[in-house]
Amino acid sequence: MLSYSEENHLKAIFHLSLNNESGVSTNSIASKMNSKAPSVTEMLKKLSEKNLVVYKKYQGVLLKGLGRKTALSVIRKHRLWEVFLVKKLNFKWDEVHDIAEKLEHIKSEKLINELDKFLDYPTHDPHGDPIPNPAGFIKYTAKLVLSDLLIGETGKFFGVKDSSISFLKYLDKREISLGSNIKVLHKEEFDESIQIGLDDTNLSISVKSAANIYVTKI
Amino acid sequence: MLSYSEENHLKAIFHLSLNNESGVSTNSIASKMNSKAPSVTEMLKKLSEKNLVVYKKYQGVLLKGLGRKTALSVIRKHRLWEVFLVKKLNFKWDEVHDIAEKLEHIKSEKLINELDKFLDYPTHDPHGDPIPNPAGFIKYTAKLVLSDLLIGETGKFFGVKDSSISFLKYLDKREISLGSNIKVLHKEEFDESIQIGLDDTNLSISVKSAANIYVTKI
DNA sequence: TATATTTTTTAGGCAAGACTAAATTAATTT
DNA sequence: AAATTAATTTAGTCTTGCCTAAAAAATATA
Repeated sequence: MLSYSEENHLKAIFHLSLNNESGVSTNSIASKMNSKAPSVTEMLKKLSEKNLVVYKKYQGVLLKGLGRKTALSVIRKHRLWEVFLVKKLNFKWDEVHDIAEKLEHIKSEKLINELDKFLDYPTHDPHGDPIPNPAGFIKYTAKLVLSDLLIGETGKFFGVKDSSISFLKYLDKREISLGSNIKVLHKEEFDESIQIGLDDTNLSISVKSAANIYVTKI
Repeated sequence: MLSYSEENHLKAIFHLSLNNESGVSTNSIASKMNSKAPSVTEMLKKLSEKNLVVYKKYQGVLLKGLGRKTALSVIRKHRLWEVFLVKKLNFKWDEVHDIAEKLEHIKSEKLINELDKFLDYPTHDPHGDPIPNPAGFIKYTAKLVLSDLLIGETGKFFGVKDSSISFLKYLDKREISLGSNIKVLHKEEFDESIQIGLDDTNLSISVKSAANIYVTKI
């Protein structure tokens, strides 16, 4: 049974290795985990002894077999809990992360699979990230953003690219929320701003914002 | 912010002090927590320094102010999560305890109050124990058991007195589950066994079992 | 009431997980 | 290629929470 800290390190390595084919550096892990390099080194030794990662001194680290599977299981739990918090308990996007960080470490196959069923097998979390299946398979789909839509098309809003607090608040203020159907009404040539229809209100947003909003075409 | 271990000790003291007006003994805490006396002594010193308990060497311990409030908050969370697991995620009674032991330590006012709302403000957990309100007030109601009912009366099953695994399994086998409406059909004079009607089946149970089943009269 | 037993506390140790400071290795610059 | 800088690891320390063994206090018993 792995500790919270071990699971968190595996998760951090997973996320960092998406942009980093070769090997994840000690410092990058430390910075992602708000800890210091020596703590990471020590943990890498331990994870390596447990056969969860490939680690050679001074050469970075990569997940292997069970390490990768564990990371994906933790990510699956994290994202399912986020869906639960937003869909069932009225949380906003910018409120769920810290709580999901705790919930993701509760170890029960049944718990997470029943939660999955209860939520009707969601494919993406509130930030638009894909939820790994029970076997640890994760489906990366090419994401369509609002600015990709043509005039007259409608998209269902299912996530954001840049999930900074400021952008989430931007969306909240405009009442653009997960599941909203957004219709592209017009694209301004001059400043590339986009007129959209949302329920019964119309508003104008910048291309920059539109490029941050993931949608599925309807 | 209290640690899991601190919270667990407060909870144990709370439960033990219900039968024990004077002061809760070190050994009884150790035995409830599956730990050893020296670990408890050490923790009592710490809790005492934090002003959560009244502790005098060799004289047992009692909760005070914030200590009691914290214990009740943890118990509230534990019981609400148990309701969630049983009502929403199809768990059986004998499966929820260990998971709730983890969930009860997640600290978020909003989380627990939204969960409470989501579950429609339950008053009792699946074992029939009362759920403290957000202020830490707990309502101990005199509990009615199945054997208290008269012939012809019907009760809604809301909990058990002895929540041993064996009794929970006994109930499961007979498909007597939370929320079942149980009608008392007949009481045998000879062995005091009770005939009950459950949905469309009738069966006979002993007084001992009937005295373990909490009901609300309908 | 003196002795034996039980309970509790003290003393000292251990593992996990974090840290700082110093040493070592790798990478970059001149 | 040597020197400087940056990254990483090692060494040693600290806290939390647990433990065993021994000492001390409280309780029970003869």
